[in-house]
Amino acid sequence: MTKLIEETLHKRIRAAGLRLTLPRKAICKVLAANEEDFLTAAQILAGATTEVGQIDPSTAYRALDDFAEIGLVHHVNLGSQPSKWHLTLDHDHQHLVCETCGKPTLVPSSEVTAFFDLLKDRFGFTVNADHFAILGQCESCSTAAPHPPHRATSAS
Amino acid sequence: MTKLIEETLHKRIRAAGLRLTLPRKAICKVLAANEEDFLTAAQILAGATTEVGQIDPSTAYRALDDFAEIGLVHHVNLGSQPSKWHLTLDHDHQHLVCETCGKPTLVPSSEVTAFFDLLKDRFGFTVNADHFAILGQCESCSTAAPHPPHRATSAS
DNA sequence: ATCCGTGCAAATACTTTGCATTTAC
DNA sequence: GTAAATGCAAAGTATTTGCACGGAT
Repeated sequence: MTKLIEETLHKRIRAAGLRLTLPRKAICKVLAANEEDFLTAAQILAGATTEVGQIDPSTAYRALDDFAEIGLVHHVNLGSQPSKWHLTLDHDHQHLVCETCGKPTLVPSSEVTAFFDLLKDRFGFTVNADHFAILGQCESCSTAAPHPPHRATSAS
Repeated sequence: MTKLIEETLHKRIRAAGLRLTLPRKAICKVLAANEEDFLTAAQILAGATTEVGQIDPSTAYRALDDFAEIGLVHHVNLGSQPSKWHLTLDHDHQHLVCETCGKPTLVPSSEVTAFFDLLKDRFGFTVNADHFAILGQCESCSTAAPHPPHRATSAS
């Protein structure tokens, strides 16, 4: 069903008045195939290059920026240097990103709205859920590693 | 009382077996004077340069890395390209960072522990509170700007 | 006296930009 | 046919590294 996602992306690109080129199709394919993941520009570029021939980095960056502008993807900075991109088709969950293995744990939005509401009511702060990702250790990594890279409880 | 903070930093640097040099003192001064803020390496460098004479960027980066290693500061990536640093002496609050004005809103840790516990219990995910910062709009910016740069409610 | 920290210069990683050519529409 | 997208090359920004000298302990 990643094929279905691709179709949706294609339609939204066309609907936004953007042109559906070969590099863009390849990028859509990579994004659709990694629906739940946060991918670096390098990963997306590598995947897209495998699909069709050579694609220039600048083309990938420009396409991803365009996609972000029409709300297809979000561009987020998690601890690491290279920023990451991920699809936004699924609007019903938030991400907890593991600092060890990089995998996102999905949390239904219903679980976090109470917390966001609290921040709004008590501190007047409106959370930008699009840029929301919490870093830490996922279940398997925290049981596997007795000494996580960073302490996990204290505040800053 | 930023003087007191400086003293504390100096002691912790010495206690960790690091040497207390002029550039490091200057950096401590800047950090202490901006206790609550998230500063870029460039801001810290500029401030430190004002204190004492010219300091090399590599020196600042190395000092900040050393400070992070002994737990004096945290190195975080918020949406923007240049990453930021902030003091960790105060361990009793979390940060909500405004994407418009950059100012952090401080939230007592007691307000968030329930949420962190929920993530742990329901999803087995241990939050790294050191790298915890939520992006959004602070109270004054959200009232001032009718159209915030990003939508603020939906999830991703 | 020792060895850690510094400055300098060069290198690297990631991303952006200008411009001529190509291509989707 | 026309405007938008691409590829290339070059520049830009943020950060890191190697090495010889200088200064803190």
